[in-house]
Order: sequence, then C-alpha cells, then structure tokens
Amino acid sequence: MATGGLSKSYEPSISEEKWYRYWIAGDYFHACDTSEKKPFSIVIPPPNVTGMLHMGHALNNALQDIVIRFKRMQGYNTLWMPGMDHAGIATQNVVEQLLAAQGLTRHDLGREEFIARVWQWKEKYGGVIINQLKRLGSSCDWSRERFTMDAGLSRAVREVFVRLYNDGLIYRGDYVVQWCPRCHTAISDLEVEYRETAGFLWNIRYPLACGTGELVVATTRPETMLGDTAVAVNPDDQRFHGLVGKEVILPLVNRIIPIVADSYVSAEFGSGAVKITPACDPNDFALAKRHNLPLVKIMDGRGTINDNGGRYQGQDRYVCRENVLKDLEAQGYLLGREPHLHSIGCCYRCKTDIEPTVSTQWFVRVAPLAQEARAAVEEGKTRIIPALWEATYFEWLNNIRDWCISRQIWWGHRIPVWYCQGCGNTIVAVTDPSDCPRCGSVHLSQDEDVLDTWFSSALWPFSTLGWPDETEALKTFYPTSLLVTGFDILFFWVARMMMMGLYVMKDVPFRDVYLHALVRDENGEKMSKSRGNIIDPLDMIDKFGADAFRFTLCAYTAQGRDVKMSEDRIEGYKHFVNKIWNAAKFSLMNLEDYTGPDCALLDLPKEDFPLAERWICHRLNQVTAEVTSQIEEYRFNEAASSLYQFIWHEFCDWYLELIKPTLYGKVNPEKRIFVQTTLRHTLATILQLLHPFMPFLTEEIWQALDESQGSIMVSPYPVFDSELVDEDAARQMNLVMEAITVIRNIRGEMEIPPARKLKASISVPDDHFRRAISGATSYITHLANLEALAVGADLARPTGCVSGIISSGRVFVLVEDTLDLGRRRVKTEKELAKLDRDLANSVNKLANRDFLAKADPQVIEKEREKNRQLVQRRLLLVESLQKLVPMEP
RNA sequence: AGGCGGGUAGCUCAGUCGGCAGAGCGCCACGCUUACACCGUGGAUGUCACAGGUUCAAGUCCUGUUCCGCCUACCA
Repeated sequence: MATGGLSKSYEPSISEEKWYRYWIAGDYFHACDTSEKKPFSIVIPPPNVTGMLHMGHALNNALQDIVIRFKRMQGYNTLWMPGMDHAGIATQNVVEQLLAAQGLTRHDLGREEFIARVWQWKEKYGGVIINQLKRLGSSCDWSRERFTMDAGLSRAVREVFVRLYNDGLIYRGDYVVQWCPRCHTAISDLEVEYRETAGFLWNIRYPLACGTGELVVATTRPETMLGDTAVAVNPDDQRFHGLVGKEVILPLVNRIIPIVADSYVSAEFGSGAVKITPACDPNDFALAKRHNLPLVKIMDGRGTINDNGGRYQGQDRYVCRENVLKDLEAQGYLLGREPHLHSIGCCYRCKTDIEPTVSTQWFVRVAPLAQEARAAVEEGKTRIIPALWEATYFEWLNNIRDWCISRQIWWGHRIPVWYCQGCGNTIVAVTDPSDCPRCGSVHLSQDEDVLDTWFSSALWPFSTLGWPDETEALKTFYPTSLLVTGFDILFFWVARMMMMGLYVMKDVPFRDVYLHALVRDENGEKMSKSRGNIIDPLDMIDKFGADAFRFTLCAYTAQGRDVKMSEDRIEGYKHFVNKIWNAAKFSLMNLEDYTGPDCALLDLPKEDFPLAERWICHRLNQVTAEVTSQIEEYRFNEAASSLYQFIWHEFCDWYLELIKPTLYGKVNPEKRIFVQTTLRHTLATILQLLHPFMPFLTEEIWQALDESQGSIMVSPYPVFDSELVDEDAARQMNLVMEAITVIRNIRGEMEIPPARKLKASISVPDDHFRRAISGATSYITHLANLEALAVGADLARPTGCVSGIISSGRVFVLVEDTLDLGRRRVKTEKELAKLDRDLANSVNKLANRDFLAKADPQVIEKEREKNRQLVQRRLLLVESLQKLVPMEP
C-alpha cells in the first residue's frame, strides 16, 4: 500500500532529533542584531544552573516557544535570548553537599578554592536543563547563551551597584533581617515562607524592680527573653499607667530593664505587656530605636546561644527554649501557657526556621524605584496579562520594604565595596581599586558578602543584550516585547526587573508580561518530591513525544487557572498527533500523482467551485483568523482548541471523507486536480497554523509534502483574507451536513446495518438551498451510504418511510420492512417536547411589548426568524409523529 | 486581618458584547467502510453553589451568604 512516504505511525524520538539538528544546522534560531524586519524579543526566565526541567519550566518554555515561532513565521526579527542563573544559595548548597560527602566544609577549602570548585561543578554538571529545553523544541538563539556570573553580566552588576550607591539608593546598616541559621546568611523578606504552626503562648512574670508587684508578659519564644532590654505597654492602657518609667527584673538573667510605653503594643493581645528583644525582632528593633534602648544579641549565626546567654551559652535555640522554660517553672516565674496558632517563617531554600537577627547588611532603598515601576504599568507602558495581576503588583509596590541584597555566602557577585585599612575609607567601584584614593594605602579589603541572586536577575533584560555597552542588540531588542513567567515570581523577579530597567535604561524592560499558572498534579496538588507526585517532563517526552506534551500544556493553560496535569491527558493529545499523522499520510498518498494546479476549474468564479472546496477554504480562513488572534492575546488554550476542533472534526471527519469519491474514483480528472490542489493547500496551511504548537510533527510532514520548500519554521504564517470569506458556502455545507447527519441518525435508531444502502429523498422549498442540495447529492449519497437520492421542492412523503427535519427542509428515508418505529417515536416525541418549550419561550418573548420596545432590533428580527423556523419545524414534526403512531386495528 | 481567584455534564474545564448551555475524557449502542481501533457513526448527560436585585432578557452585571484554593501582612 502506498503510504505517501510516511511511516505507519509517527515516531517522535526520530523526528525530534532529526529536525532539531536540522534547525540548528540551518541557523534558523538566529536573531540578527540589525535587520530591516521588525524586532520581537523575549528573554528566557533563566533557569537555575542546578536545575532539572520540571513541569513549570516545560509550560513556561512551551509558551515562549509558541509565541516566538509564531512571530518568526510572521516575519519578525525574533530573538529568544537564553541563559542560566547562578542561583547563589542553591548552587552553593549543592557543592557543599558534595564536599560534605568527603567530610569537608567550604571553610576547609577557603573562599577562592571553594569558588573554583563551584565553577568546576558548573562546567561539568551544571546546565543540564539547557539540553532538556532543547528536547522540548525550544528555538532559542543558543549562540547568545548567557550566564549571570559571566564576565559581561558581572560587569553590569557592578555598574548598577555603583550607580545606585552614588545615587543614594544603596546603603549599609544594622537592622534586623531574616536570617537562615543553616545557610548562614541573611535572606530577603520575600525569601521567607510562612507556615501555620500550632505553638504556645507562654505567660511569664517579670517582677518589678521596686519589689512590689509584677508584670506578666506573653511570648511565643521564651528563649529570646535572654536578650530582652525592655517591656512595653500601650500608652493608653489604664492597667499599666503607674508602671511606665518603672523597671522590672528580667528573670534568670537578673538584668534591670525599663517599662516603656509605645503605641505599637496592642492592649487587647495577651497580657497587654510585651517583652522587647531588639536583636531578634524587627518591630522590637524599631521600638528600641525610638526609645534608645540597648540591644543584646544572644545568638550566633547558627542559632546557638552566645556568651550573652550566660549559662545557656552553646545551646541550640530550641534546646535553650526547653531549658529556659524548665528554669522559669522551677523558679516560679512561669504562669502557664495557652495554645496559640501562629505562622513561623522558614527559609525558602532549606526550610529551616528563620531567625530574625540584627546584623550589618546592604539594602536597596526601593521606594523611589517602586514608584516608577508602578507608574509604568498604570500608564500602560507595560501590560500585565491576565490583568488581574496588576492589582497584586500595585499592592506589593505600595507596601514595599527595603531590599536586603547582601548574602553571607561565597558563590555570587561579590559586593564591589572595599574598606581601606589605613583610613577606614569606603570605596565603591566598578573596577578593583589598587589603592585608597583618600590616603593612598594599598591595604584594602573587599566586603566579604555577595549579592542576592535576584540582583543580577533583575538586570537580565538588558545585561544579556550587552549593557553597559551600547550594543546593536540592545538598540534593536530593548525593550523586549514579551516576558513569559509564572506568577510566583512576580515580586521576586518581574517587579525588580521593572525597577532596574526603568532606573538603568530609562524604559520598561518589556511591553507585555504574560503570567501563567502553576502546573499541579491531577488532584490539584502542588508537585513536590516529598509528595512523590512529580511528573518528569522528560519521561513524558519520551513516552508521548514533545509535540503531544507541548500541546497538552497549551490546551490546559487557561488564563488565571492552574494546570492540572496527568499522563492520561498527554496520551489523549498523542492520539491527536496520530490523527494528524494519518490524515497527512492519507493526503500524501493521494497527492503522489499530483502534477500541480493546472486545472480549468480553477479559472471558474468561486461560486462555481465544488461546495466542499468552497467550504473548507472558508473554514480554513476563519480558523486562521481565530488562531492568530488567540495567540496574539495569549489565549493559548483557545488556540489549541480551535486547531483541535478544526483539524479533527472538520478537516478529517468531513473534508477528507467528502473528497474520497473524487480521489478514489479518478473519473473526473479535472475535478481531481482541483481537489488535490485544495487538499494540498489546506494541509500545508494546517501545518503552518499548527507549527508553533507542534514543531516537530509539522516539520516532518512539511518536508514530506515538498522537500524543496525549506523549513516550515521560516515559511510565512497564514494570514486571514477577507476575500476568502464565503458564508454562503458555510450555510450550504451546513445544510448538507445536517442532511447526512439526519439520515445516519435514522439509520442508527432504526438499527439499519451500516452496510445496507438506503433510498432517501430530500424536500427543500427554497430554490437556492435546493440547488445546493442537488449539487451535493454525491456527497450525501456517499457519506450517508445511499443507493438513491431524490431532491425536490415539495416532494410527497413516500410510503414506508421515516422523516427527519433539517433547517431548510425535510428528509425522508425509506425503511420499508423495518418495523421498529418505537425508538424513532420516542425520539421524536422528546424532540417535540423540547421544541414546544422553545416555541412557548419564543412566543412569549414576541408577545412581550417591553421586549419589542427595548431589545436590539437585530435581536428581535433574529427572534422572529427563529419563531418562523420553530413553527415550521413543529408542523413537520407533528406530521412525522402521526406517521409513527401505529395504526389501531 | 486584608486582597485575589474559583464553584457550569460522572471527571477536568471553556464560555469575550447580557440574547437558544459547550469541549475533551469517560459512559452506552453499532461498526475491522482501501489514512487512522491512538479509529468511525450514532446516543445519553445540567437546580450554571445558594438567596436577593438590576434588566424585555442573567451562567454572564450588582448585593449578600456559603464552601474551596491562593497571595500578602503578621499581634509578642
């Protein structure tokens, strides 16, 4: 059997490898720095260098690839800029774990050697994810791949740091920051995850220093009392009026500390008196500043009590808590405890409980930057899609707090600040200074800290294009056209890129931001290692192919809703891939002898074309318009659905079936060439429409269709043509389809075997539509499996038939010896009941003065037309029903 | 505590301007008809969460209630 050169079934793994290589070899992903074409650019959300492709990446990159392939085919000079993030803490953790396996710590190696090891690790094992992105079909311009720690980007980081510092937007100071005792570094507020935890609120007596009376304080963290430097009450709280200004004795520690009044304290909560531990709590810290209270730090960087903790020194914070409680109890200071539900912060990297701690850190003063970032979205310079995220974005920017950017780790961009050991001068510079500009000393030491990973990510849209150099790439592609990312990093990344882009480039970093949802498992649970519900994208690609996988992601990603993913769903779309493959195989088989569009039929006016061709061209044109706008509006699921419906249920189910007689029969060579021309064009257009979604399959078939055309990747995306709109063909074809469906329907209900050929007649009063049906008898005969079909304006009902109704007439099917009318009767009765409901509804509407007075005239006319049809249809139905009632003996 | 989203067929979800409730999967029946059984043809399936309101007309707009999910901020 001829197979059109296509194998029995589509083999994803072979095609994927073959065509990806072909695209790379042809340099099809390459973007030009200078071009006559309009630019369209996307920067990839750089995956962590330690990363493995997960479902989130897969969705994210599938969507980017869809858009970039679409725009490329539309003729834009497209750039999809790839790269990776050095992922400070994550990467350092990986390498530290490897060292730990050898019984080593980074301190054993020293800073320089450790960083060298991280680079070694990066070169050898890092960036696995890049190859995984390629498996997905990502058409990034790999020649431009960047890394946040490479030389160029590191220069950009320093440059921005220095500018911010000189503009007074970066400062250093002692504040209570979020501290991870395991990672041994400060992290930003955003990097803290909170989880509800059932704990206790302990009530502790603090005796007054004067010896008469006591104050009861409530706390969830009794061990921090070692660092208390005051007790605070609300100034308006009558209960404590006489006490403000007096002192209490801190139990266990025996330090005398003051009672202060501050409106921060809420009288309603707990006992109304709060212990103040300035070194362990940002609120307490602020209060202490207002009241000039001293600060006692009681823990070291690992959460262990230090020498300020007296006999608790050396104890872990939680061990210390137990001991403090035991001692308070023993000494009669513990008044009791009550259950208390509160949120405990933990490190987003390692999930260790956060220890808010005072320390010296670098901060970005973000308020002025946030203001601009906000305004840019308000003014529409950047669109956030779906728009509902704008509110969240504004909310966060309005309440933004300064950004702690220093990290006490080694892997990252070292802060470009040097301290002169001679005169104490602070030098902030892009290039390493050799001596102090103030005193000339050569004894300089660089700040030990590195920058938050997100600092360099924030520069990504321009640093990857060569900034601070004024490159052609920067001129051409900045601002980038689109950013596609998950909403979970709206604050971490998107907002910060907005701030930095506006600050550095004086323009927004991107025109559109499309925020997609999270990928969850089939039960809507977040995928995680601990839940064991992770679906590995690579497994899915191996099993079902990249195209089916991409299409599934796309089909399920409705705006604003999470994607629930399961293998079954991907398998479903693998069936779709197979369907397309077979349709293509069928088409190619029947195009093998095709000699080109040399056919007199093509010269006829469009109205004289065969109906099936008129119709499919019209529909193809409509779908082109739909899919184009759906991609442009980021309604990916709708685009997927439009393509699925059209390809499967119109192209395959109807068009291919309609043309089989012509293709097989070979009786009418002219018509056959005409059909072949249409078939070829339709298939090619379908492939082009589908290419951004299914790059591999479409390339495979495209190449089989005509090898001389080059890659489908660079063929022009189909364009809607208003000249091709042919509503009349659509109406005529709908009538034909109705007639076929009605006959099939009757066959089914009467249990007439599919193989048995039937006699039918169709009565259509309207001249135009009757001609349409007359012209379509071969379609109907074939698809409804008839041996004879009569068409007339007012055909008499033959005896021994059942009838069905179509929108412009009725269909009679001779059933003769088939006596089982019961099912047909039930069906017809049901239909009549439904029709009566609709009719009553319609009559009521048209009898309603208000409706006639107020509704849109078009709506009224539509209603009248509907009413006429219903009445007509009812007459026919009633008559049919009478024929179905068995004669009384 | 505030903010946001959701509740539509057995399941997963679409539903844009208010104008006759849709798809996929699953289910039932029939069928190996020369692209495809990863298929074809036909079929069944709804209190659009609940209660009010606006409107000629509400799944759609407004108000309230309720349940679920998420985000932000945390009062010790």
